[in-house]
Amino acid sequence: MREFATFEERLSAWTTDAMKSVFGLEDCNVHLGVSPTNNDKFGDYQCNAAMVLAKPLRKAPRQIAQEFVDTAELPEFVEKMEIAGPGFINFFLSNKVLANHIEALEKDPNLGVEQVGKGKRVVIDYSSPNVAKPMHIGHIRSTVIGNAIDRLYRFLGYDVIADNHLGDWGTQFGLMMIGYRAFRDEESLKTAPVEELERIYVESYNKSKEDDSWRELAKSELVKLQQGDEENRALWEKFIELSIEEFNTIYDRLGVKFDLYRGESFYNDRLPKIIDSLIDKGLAAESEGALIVDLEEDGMPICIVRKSDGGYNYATTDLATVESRINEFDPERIIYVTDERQQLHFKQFFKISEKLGLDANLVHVWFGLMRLPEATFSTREGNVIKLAALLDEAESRALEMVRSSSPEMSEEQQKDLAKAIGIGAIKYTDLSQNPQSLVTFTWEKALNMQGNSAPYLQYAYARISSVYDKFHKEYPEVDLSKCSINIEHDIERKLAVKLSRFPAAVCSAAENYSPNILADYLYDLAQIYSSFYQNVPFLKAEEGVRESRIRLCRSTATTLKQGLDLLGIETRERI
RNA sequence: GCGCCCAUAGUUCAAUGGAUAGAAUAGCGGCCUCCGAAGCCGUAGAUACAGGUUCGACUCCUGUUGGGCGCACCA
Repeated sequence: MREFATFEERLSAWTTDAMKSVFGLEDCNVHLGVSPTNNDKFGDYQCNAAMVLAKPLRKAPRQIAQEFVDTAELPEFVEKMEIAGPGFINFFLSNKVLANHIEALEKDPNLGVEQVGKGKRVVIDYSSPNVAKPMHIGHIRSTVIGNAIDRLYRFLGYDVIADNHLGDWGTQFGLMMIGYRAFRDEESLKTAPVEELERIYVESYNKSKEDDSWRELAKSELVKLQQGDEENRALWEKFIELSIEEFNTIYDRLGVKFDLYRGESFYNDRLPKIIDSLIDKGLAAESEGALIVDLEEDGMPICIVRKSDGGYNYATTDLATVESRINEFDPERIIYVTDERQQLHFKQFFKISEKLGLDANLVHVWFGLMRLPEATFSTREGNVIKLAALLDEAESRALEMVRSSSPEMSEEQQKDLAKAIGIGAIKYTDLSQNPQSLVTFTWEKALNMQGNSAPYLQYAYARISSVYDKFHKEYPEVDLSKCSINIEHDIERKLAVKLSRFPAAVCSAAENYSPNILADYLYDLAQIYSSFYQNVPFLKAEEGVRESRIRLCRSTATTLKQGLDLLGIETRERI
């Protein structure tokens, strides 16, 4: 049992107990907790229980609220409660309590949230590009959203295993092999290896459509590979090595790290066993030469687990992967981050896993497709935008901005800053909206650096850092931790309330697999801070007020930095 | 045909069934003699349509329209 990290949790626990005891509700399942208010005239937290209980108690909501307020004894951290509107009970925290809370947050910004996942392990499967194909803008969502979830769960104390489930096995390798031998260009292979591999594949694929013998050759080379032929095996390994090397340069730029790069091939040996157990349990049946699992009674179409040519497919590999992960890691949860097109596939193989008795909590986090304004992009259409090109463009646009606004910086500093800003802008664009919405890619949107964007947050952070430095230069002898925080001004209180809700925002973002909840929170926080910054003096305030406000600044800076870090967005002290 | 997802200011996005639907951008009007104007302050502008459930609906249910995606050997 952990300490309650947030006022919301503490207060909810209290209202739930108090409601039950005041009205004698022993086994009542309705929600009696509180939620944050969205307007400070209604206090800091509101409870809707009086309205919810009106029917079962056969009393008017306001009467219930009145009885509750008259009877229940307030916990010490709440200043007062009030009845409002149809029967809301509003709770007000005192400025003193808020100030103490901010002080506590400064000492321990996690405030207990790292206890949430203590002792629990979770596997997160994300990014997962295909070998021998350059990453394009369609890969950015899985990578960036998956990585944010990864960071959030680590922050909550989970033991996270980030696994990049590469597409490194499949029928395309037959075409790749013979294409490589026939069409490769050594020069391009050195300068842009993966792009060249893709070109080889496309050329080989096109040839196979017109040339039957070519297709036959591909098939036989594939069989040789699968049977462990040394030469083909070496070539295949080379494709993987070249691909991973190139993926890693992108991951480095994005600040993404994996614990494992286990491609589909890793699970190859386990496929026959999975089929055996499906058959043993009577789950699989022959149909039109293929082996299928009938899911009709579960309201789903059939699922092929072995093709009529005897080969295995995606579903088989995924089942073997689950089994392997359970045996090796015993995770509390396995999270898959992919696009929405795979929803049916995941539902099917989750169901089959369950039927097989594979005991794991499987979660499919899906996100909306990325499209181009004209149409869906595809390799064959040739309208893909390479991920590397997107990152280059972001950094160069950011560099332009940095050069004009910070000409005094060294070239090296400018480039470092442009990287933080450019990459941050791209990530933030994806992370600040609901993952499930369908996204139409535009350069303008992806590289947004104004308004609700990463640079806005980074700018707020840099301004605070600068204020903080100035304070230390002017008052080197002051020990801030000995100065108290006093909340008097409205905007100070607003800022303090927002700061106190950071742990709740983090927990909510993680629980809902929605980094945009955290992004929203941070943007709100930065807006409140900017308003604070513009409207009240701090360096120029009188002694006492000055130190208190500087501490609020520092707390804001810590929170912004921590929050942005959880989204994988870098901060700099100078912009 | 069956199934999944989506529809909110001109545009791009928010809103665990809660109180007056929030931002950004574009528009209009202000603010650098003052802690960093990548900023701040003000102004105007929206829940596709029709029913229903509820004390209360952008949110849940039904239907309609308009988009995206998936449904037997690609992953």
